[in-house]
Amino acid sequence: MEKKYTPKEMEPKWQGYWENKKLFTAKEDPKKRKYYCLEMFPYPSGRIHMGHVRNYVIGDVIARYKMMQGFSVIHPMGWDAFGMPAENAAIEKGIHPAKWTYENIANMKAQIKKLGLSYDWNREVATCDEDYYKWNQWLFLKMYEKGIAYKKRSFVNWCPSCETVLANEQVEDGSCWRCSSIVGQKELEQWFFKITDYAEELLSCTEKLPGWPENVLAMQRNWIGRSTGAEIDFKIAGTNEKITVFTTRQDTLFGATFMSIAPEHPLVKKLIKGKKTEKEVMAFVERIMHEDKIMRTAEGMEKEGIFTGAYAINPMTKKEMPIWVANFVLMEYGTGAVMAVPCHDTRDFAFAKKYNLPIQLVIQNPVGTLTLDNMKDAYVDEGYLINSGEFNNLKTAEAKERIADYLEKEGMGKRSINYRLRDWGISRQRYWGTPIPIIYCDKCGTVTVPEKDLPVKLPKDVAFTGKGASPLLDAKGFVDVKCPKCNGSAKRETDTMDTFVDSSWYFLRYTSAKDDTRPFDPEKVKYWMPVDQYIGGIEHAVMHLLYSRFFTKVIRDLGLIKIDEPFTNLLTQGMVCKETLRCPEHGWLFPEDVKDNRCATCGKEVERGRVEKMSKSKKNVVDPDKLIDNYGADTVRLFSLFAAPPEKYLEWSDQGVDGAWRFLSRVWVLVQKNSDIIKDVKGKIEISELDSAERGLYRKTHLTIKKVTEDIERDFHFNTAIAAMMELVNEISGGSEGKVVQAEVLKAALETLIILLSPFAPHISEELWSVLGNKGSVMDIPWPKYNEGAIKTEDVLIVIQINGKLRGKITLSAGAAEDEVKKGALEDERIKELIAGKAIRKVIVVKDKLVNIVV
RNA sequence: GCGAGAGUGGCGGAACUGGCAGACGCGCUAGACUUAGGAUCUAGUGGGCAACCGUGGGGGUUCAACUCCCCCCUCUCGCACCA
Repeated sequence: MEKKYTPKEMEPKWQGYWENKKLFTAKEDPKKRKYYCLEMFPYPSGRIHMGHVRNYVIGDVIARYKMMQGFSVIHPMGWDAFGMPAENAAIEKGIHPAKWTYENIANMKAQIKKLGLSYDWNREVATCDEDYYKWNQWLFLKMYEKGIAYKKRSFVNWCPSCETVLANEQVEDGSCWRCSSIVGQKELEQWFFKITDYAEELLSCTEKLPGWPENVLAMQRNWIGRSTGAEIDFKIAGTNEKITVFTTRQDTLFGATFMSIAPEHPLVKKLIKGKKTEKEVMAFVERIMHEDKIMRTAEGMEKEGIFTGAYAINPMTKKEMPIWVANFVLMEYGTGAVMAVPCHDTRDFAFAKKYNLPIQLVIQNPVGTLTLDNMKDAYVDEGYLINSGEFNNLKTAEAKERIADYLEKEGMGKRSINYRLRDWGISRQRYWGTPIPIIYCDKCGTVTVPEKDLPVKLPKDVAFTGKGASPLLDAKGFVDVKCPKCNGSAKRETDTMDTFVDSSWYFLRYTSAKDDTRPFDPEKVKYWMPVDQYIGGIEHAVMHLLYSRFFTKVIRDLGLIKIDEPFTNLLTQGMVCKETLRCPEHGWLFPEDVKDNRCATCGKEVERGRVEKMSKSKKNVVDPDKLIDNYGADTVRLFSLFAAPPEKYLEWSDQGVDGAWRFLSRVWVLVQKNSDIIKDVKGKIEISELDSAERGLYRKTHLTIKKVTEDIERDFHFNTAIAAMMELVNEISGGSEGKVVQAEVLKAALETLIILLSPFAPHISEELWSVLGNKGSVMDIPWPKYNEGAIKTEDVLIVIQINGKLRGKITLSAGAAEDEVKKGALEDERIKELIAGKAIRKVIVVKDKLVNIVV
């Protein structure tokens, strides 16, 4: 009697086996090619969800596949452990963030381990460990020395609920990316990283990342937002002052009829000083500045402005241009001042119409039909210049160059490049993060903490009230400190670092996670980096990936590493989604609250909603832990990989999970049933001695090797790879019925199946490998290569088409000559009938594939 | 508006450089076994009685188009008063 398939027993057994044998310990082996497989490390929220499972299972198949191919693989895991939820837990439940975080890590680690993933846990890092964040501080000091870390007073995005600063990247549709509160503005003294120094390289290197998905590169380019144009100086009438504007359309300079400046622009106060308009303008400026910036810059917002009473001079036309303060002009972009060309800019056009400002046509369309009277909106496309003096008749592109030349020659302006990217504000008014290693001394000013004093440790004893600013402000033993320079009394910086700092270099730390003398060992980094395959969610397309690229370049410029880019290949896995269920009265429902398509509470008919991203609030989540308990890790893994290719959305289906279970059970039974026959078979296979059934199965075996290997290589299309293995199983179980197949052929088929399956469903594969009498791990077996000779067939099926439509099939020997194929097709009975009485115009033969008869 | 991606059976998805559309799985139908269980096994399953018709719609290139070109529609994601 065969043993039953009981994943619950065998999975922990094999996990223990792998651990004891240290199968996944990464070693720097100079004789082997290395492979760095990395999944984005999780925030330790307490429990894993299906998104994590999908992410890690994809990574695990890749890592195991590469191991079997003989690569020296590093496959680490860790914890992005600083962050707000820990602090919120402290406020709400009175649990210390450290306790909460480390307990969550322990829980999640246990959950992750049940999946049977091939991690080298010796390299585990938690960013909240002192020996990790020490190196955040060390890197900060290096960046401070280089002028990359600096402090400035600025308006920052402020989340009133989190009571902290947010980077632009962390504001989504005007709301906090974590808590969704409306983000406001606040002027604060803040620490920044000069990521803008790297804007050009971050942008140009996107061309050198062919292993990244196009949409992620597009999002990064979009975010960096390079635009080329010119800075132009405008004299202010009756003063020695000037206003500098940035424009991408210097070709329209002759059409600039007024000036729009941001309410925050420092010149505003000077311009209106002593003028009649002063009070009125200041009232307007005050009002706009108090308006929410998000509202102010929202689409369709009414354009508003007020005349300052001052004029600038157009350097080309010498005409006076009234200077207006306008709500839509942003101080953060360009110079905070815009030369308004109403005729050729949509916003300026609307503004000019509203306030009755002059409009001047300077770009004519290629067909020459534009007149001021027939224009209902600005003409923003290219054309040729008119009303532009010596530049008339030049086309837009050339005019831009010629006018830029002219401005530079006359000293009125210069070519300029502007970026949308802003410097990265890293100060957070929070406790649970890396303390910024800076001390403020009354005598010496801003002083860095000496390297020997690192890490600046987070004090344990602080009160979490949830009110006011950072808890660190009240931690006396932390704040009060001696100045490292003069030994006088001084105060520590109480801001902590944005947690994106932690995750910007963790992939380097993994290479030498235990090194306590430096952030990483350059020799180890040299061996392992860059990451060959990075896998994670699309939600990190801009922030995390951009910051990591930035850090890599900074660390390179510090002379510590040699690479330019951290991640050679990036796979952004799709979200895990599920159907939603909704009762008209009781809202979202769990599947178990539905009986016969009706709400279990009120009996109303349930609406089957859209398939949406799994979320607790919509009650369409599935718990990985329960699934593993029911089906085992291998079934969960297999379904996650089979339901969709990794980059696409995965729609969760409970029946689909059953299907995965059924497949594994069939494999189990198949091997058990045949184990006695093939266990001790040692013979070699001679293709020429096989009968047709054996030949067929042997061929299918090798076709499966080919297909599975190619599907993995072709962007990790695991779904089709699994389909191929299912075909092989169908062939073995169906094909062998009634026909006795030589034991050697059957053995080759089953062993190949187990080896190919092992990266996908490793536990059952190990178990079955041993059932067949093999010693050791199936992971030690080299990934099989297919045999060209086994795949070749003597006979091929040739498709016969008439006028491109399928009309018949014939079997011929492979490699048949064109004439032979033609003859065979034309002699086919059905074909004869169909072409009877018609003239054959042409016959096309594709070797070993098809014949197309054109009549 | 700009950028990226997608649209194929009842469903998830296959079809790699143009060459048998619908692999594989789910679901469904019929049957078998059974201590009548949401288990397992076998067969069938795009539409149409049929000739034939079928990959969002319309044109084109080609002996041949899901695949290449042009136009349009729909959906998803990202960005958006960026000068």
